[in-house]
Amino acid sequence: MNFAQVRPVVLTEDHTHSACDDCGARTISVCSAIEDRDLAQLSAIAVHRTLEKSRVFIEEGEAASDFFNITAGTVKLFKLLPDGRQQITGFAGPGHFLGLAVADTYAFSAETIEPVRLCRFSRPRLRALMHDFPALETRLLQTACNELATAQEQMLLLGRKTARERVASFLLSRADAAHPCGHPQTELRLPMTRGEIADYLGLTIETVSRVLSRFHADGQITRIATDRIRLTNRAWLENLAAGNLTGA
Amino acid sequence: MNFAQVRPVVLTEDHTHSACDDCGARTISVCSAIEDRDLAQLSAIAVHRTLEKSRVFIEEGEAASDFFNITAGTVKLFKLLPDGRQQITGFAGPGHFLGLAVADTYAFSAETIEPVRLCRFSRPRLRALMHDFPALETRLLQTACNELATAQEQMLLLGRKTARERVASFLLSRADAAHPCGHPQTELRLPMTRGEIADYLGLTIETVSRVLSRFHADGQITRIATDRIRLTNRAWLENLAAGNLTGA
DNA sequence: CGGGCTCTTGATACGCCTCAATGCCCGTGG
DNA sequence: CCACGGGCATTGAGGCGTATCAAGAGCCCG
Repeated sequence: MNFAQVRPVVLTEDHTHSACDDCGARTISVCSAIEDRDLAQLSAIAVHRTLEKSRVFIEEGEAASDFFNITAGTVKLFKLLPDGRQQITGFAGPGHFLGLAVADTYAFSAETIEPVRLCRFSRPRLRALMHDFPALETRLLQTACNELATAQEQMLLLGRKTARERVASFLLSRADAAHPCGHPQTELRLPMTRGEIADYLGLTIETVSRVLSRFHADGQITRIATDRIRLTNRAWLENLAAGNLTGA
Repeated sequence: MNFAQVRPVVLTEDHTHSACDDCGARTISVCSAIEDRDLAQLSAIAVHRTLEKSRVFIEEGEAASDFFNITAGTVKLFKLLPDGRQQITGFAGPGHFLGLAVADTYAFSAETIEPVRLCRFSRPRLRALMHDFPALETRLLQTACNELATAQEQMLLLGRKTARERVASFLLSRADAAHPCGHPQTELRLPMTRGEIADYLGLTIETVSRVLSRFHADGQITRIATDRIRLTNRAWLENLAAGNLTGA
């Protein structure tokens, strides 16, 4: 079981990257709902920041004062039980929008798992902007629906899939996440630790490690490094992840 | 393992209940975003229907042509694996809005578990209505955010809670669902079978049954009937559900 | 070259699943 | 009114998959 390390949050202001124009996530994030000529208004209310690894910048239960948009790096979203059991509900990379809680408090915590750049919007200001640009609200609704579908898929994984099916599903989703619009990748990077993979899949570190070893021994994947994996038999993994290979 | 029974869908038109004015879900559903004076427009595009028990009216992967609003009864939302493993992602009662998929196909299936009344909106028509009434879109976004939070809570349950914690969480959520705005109920009804509870909690029928028997024997609950339960020790259940009673 | 980390691998334990039998409820028909 | 049958729920015995506990290996960095 992994206990969340909670370090003091020291956000470093970074006004050298304040323009939304050259934001890497510009076209893929919710900001794509804003026309180029109106971008200045979005830029005006956004505060860009840089966080180092292992920074908790959203804590479950705290007043939800801001929305965040990741522009570089990866964060984990998670919930904790009092005894330290952790469930990671998702990993958010560039373009991902955080803080979609309608309630007054955050429903989950968020922590960087590598250096991250993000931009922050205060709730009242973004709300005002939504009023001016209805397309922004439509885009947020789309985003929420997509996350809902992802969450349902994850419930199927957590509730009904075996350890091997979970790891296979995870590897494939990682491969697709790297190149969202391009061809499916055969090689992928894992910015998270085994413990984080385990907490995401509802397993233990040891089980994740064992399954990966088994996949490697069976020739379905190749371990380039502990955080680099090549999928040598993608079709087989897809079958396993979909629940078609009960025995194998 | 429970296999979904797929019966042919025979929707019965029911124009005797066509007015939104006296709809039981009027004030609690997304329709509350519409003013009374504009209700006629909503009523115009809604088609009211009655479905008997065990009707599949949304099938995962099919073209998402409609949205639904439950006005009476309960439905289960679920996903299936090829070999029949089922994960129920939620139960929807009066006021619940279905079909929030932004994609062209439904991400899950839906089946009535008791007689149900619902109203149906075609996607293009509701989209047009959203354009006329921005408050409707705002309301849908709120709904989606709430469901997202619920889904994350369920992921924590499926990934990290023990069987007893899952059942306790379920009983409490049922008690609250019955009276959303009122005082917490001590007595609750379970319209679903043990199999459906199991498929919702990521357990088996037998485990659900055993845990309920154990709770009863320990005096934490009273079984009035197989589908009626009284919570005799709510505080204890809440502690267990929250993960505070590791040993007990 | 040592310290601390994560990852891997092995031996064992345990919680939940599987398989199987029995009980309960209720509708149906003699 | 009671016998019968089917579905669902309960209960028991045993097995399996994953967790737990423990040790060692690889790696980074000082």
